[in-house]
Amino acid sequence: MAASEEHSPSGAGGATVDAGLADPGPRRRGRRPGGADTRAQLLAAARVEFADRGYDGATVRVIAERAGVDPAMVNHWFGGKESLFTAALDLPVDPGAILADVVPGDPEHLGERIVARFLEIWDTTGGAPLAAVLQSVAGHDAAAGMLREFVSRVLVGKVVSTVAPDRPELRAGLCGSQVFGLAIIRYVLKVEPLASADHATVIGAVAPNLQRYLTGPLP
Amino acid sequence: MAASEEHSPSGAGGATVDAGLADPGPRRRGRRPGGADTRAQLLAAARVEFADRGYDGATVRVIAERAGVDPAMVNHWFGGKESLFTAALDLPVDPGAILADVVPGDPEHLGERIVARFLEIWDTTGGAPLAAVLQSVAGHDAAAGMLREFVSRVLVGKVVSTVAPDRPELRAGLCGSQVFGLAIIRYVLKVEPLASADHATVIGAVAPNLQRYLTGPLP
DNA sequence: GTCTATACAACGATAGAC
DNA sequence: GTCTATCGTTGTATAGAC
Repeated sequence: MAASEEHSPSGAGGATVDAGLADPGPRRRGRRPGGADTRAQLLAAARVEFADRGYDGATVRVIAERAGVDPAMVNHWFGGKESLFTAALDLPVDPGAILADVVPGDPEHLGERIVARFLEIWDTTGGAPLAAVLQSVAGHDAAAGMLREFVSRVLVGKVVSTVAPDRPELRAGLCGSQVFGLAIIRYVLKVEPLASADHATVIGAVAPNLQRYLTGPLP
Repeated sequence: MAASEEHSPSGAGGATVDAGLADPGPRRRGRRPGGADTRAQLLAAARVEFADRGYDGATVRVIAERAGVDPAMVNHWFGGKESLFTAALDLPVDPGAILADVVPGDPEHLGERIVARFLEIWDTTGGAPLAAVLQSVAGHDAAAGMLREFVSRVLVGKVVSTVAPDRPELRAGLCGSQVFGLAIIRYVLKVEPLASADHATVIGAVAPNLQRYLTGPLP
């Protein structure tokens, strides 16, 4: 599958290159002369395209053209379109990969696995990346749109539709609200005692509610 | 119903208050000459003090002194220290007043009332104020601290401790996470179909989980 | 020499036109 | 139903860096 390839740390160091517009010069084969940061140019181009046309509207070919490189570079650097999308989101972690890793197993305990895994990740990275995500979401409208599409796409596609056939989109939004809210309260606002509670306590408290959103009854 | 009594003097019962801390400044009695926006100055002073010393550490007297007005102005303009605190948070609504209004009644349906009331408020104000709150929380550390204290104080004091004696602080944080997360997903990110779902659907989906946080079993 | 970034070509799938 | 265009993806050869 198009999961993590070797060269793609999804967090992706900032780079924050300006809009990568391609030099339409003659592209030779082989390695280009030094200096051309293909990865960053792809990221910049992807942010423009994804924000402009959405996930389905944007195409790998156009993104690559905008970056001035071959479409195959998307696969080489990111492993596929979806990973490029999550990388363009600049999230502290790649929730798509996490979920793909955590979904297999007993569907009736998926809530526990999700909460446990996110706690592991967040406890190591700390709240700073989360705060950065929040700020960009609240500030830029494009970032909000991309994150919205991410929730609708990755959550629905990877998790909810596999365990609950009815109203997967609604369940995905509800799950997102609980996970997102937990992240804010525990890591950004640091409300006690939830901020310092051990994993077992948080899992025991939150997982049943998440499980109800996943497989429980809905009105 | 709302916050509290309008102009109730804070130290009402005990007359003969301290004459010891007389401000040596030459403040005249009666209405000051125009131009001085007492309310705004109190708000600014309150933000500094609350952010600096927390809710308990900050005193009305020091806030008033910093604003250059009499402490009685806090009662006159805001109705008390707590209302000044929530006003200084600059939240789009006053959750303290909302909760105080919604808590009385059957504790087993408190979750429904909370969700219903917040939906009413947010649907009229829209997502812009919420995004502003998010941005300030993610950006400034002082804002995060104030909001944290608000969640710990108002939620615990007004809601959870009245319906659930055991571990009220933990329950308050959990409730806050769900309500906060719902606000972000529905009004800031606008994830469909949750963003457009009618109130009955949202209440039916979220209220049971909130109710479990309020009165249900916890690990 | 090795290693890796790159370009080119082609494949299976899918959606729409006819 | 067939044909075509386009999509995402993959295999492979090549060019430069080391």
